[in-house]
Amino acid sequence: MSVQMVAARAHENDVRASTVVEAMRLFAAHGFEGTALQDIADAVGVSKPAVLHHFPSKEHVRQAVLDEILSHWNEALPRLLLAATGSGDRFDAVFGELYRFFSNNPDRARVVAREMLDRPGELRKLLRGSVKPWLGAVAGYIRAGKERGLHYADVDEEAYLIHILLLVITATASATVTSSALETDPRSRHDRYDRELARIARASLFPSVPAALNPKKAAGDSRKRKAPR
Amino acid sequence: MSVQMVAARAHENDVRASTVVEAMRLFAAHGFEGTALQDIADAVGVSKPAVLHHFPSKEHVRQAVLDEILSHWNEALPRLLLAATGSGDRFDAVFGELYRFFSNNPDRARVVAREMLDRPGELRKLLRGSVKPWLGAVAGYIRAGKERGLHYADVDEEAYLIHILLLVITATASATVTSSALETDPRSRHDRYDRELARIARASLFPSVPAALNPKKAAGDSRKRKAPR
DNA sequence: CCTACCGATCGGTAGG
DNA sequence: CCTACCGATCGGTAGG
Repeated sequence: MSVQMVAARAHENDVRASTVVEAMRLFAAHGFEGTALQDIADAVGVSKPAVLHHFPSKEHVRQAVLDEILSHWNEALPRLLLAATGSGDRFDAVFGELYRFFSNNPDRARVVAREMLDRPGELRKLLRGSVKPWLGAVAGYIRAGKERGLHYADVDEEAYLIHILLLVITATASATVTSSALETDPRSRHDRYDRELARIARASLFPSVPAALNPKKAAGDSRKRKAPR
Repeated sequence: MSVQMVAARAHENDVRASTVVEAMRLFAAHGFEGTALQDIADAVGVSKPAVLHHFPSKEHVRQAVLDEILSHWNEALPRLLLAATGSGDRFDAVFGELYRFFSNNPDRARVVAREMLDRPGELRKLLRGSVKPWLGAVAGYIRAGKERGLHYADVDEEAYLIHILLLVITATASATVTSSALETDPRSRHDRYDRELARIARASLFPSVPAALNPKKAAGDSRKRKAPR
């Protein structure tokens, strides 16, 4: 392979990779319909036909963006399942992995949220193949925890996980709206909503929040509760 | 006013009103960018210039759709606040009103969800003026309930309500995705996810779910819990 | 990978 | 002169 060929291959991969990066950013911000191929080409710094040289059509660019997200999800999957089996704060570990997956790159959440609205059927297939295994496994752990009396007996594991997943996606996708809608201090807003998000997920699963998982509050008197029966 | 004038006025209102109806449906399904003025005109059954006679621009159609949603929200507001002050199952009453507002017309949820993604800044202003008052009032009731020991002491009222609002919007907006993603029986799916949604909202607010609110399960032994301390 | 284009369709507006 | 529209077409841009 000549030096020129290697350089060309490297350049080709650069254009391809940065097209996916820029397209994800643009699709997240303006949607698929709201993004022109020219916008992507401009962001990458090449011509529109150059983009269409790497991807047969705009639809292929979309698929590459979704594949990129899916690939990172499958990469995070082992960590997610490992977190579920590990001892200790398993809930915080799993929720943390899930939350970080989207909050580390909110564009992922925005693209997925848009796909939910634009093409529910296509996203359904994608979820069946990629989210269902994770969901089934984690649901199994919740079911086991239920039998040990750790969780509410009336939790619908799959529905619970779907709702929490949706909540994490929506919260990270719309962080700018939710936070600045009411908050004036930019520093406090993020922690506030993140903490409440985790609290909702935890408190709707565990009848009693272990004090160890909630170091911010005093253990005993902070939570008043009626005795059962 | 002549018969002809009355007829013309009525027709004018018909076109205007049904334009808003059809535009909301199309914007919900395909987004603002994904909907052509011609699509709206076709759905109404008039020409494209006819639509532009009633609305100076496509942007005005969008604003009319948002105004329609906002108007129904303001119409539902008294019921929402009344539900919060009433005796008995106040939580179920408020949550029910909120849930019905979107589930009765899922296109409202989809349009709002799209606005969150497309124009977070504009939606922020809209929320400030229209959701904040409701939010402040209901947050006040939660604060009062906290002092009476009804709720978790570490609930962030505003953040909790925003997340629940987002969850209701997302769940109703993506009902087709969430339900059919895992479920095969089309009858069971809706109730399942709706029930779990309400359960999450309730259980993350009330340390102990009153048996009266959960008739599906036996009262005493269905929920095993550690004694606090 | 570029310039130079295509059939079509975009939002919006002309004269009648 | 008004209204509520029409058929045709405007300048630009879409994907290809």
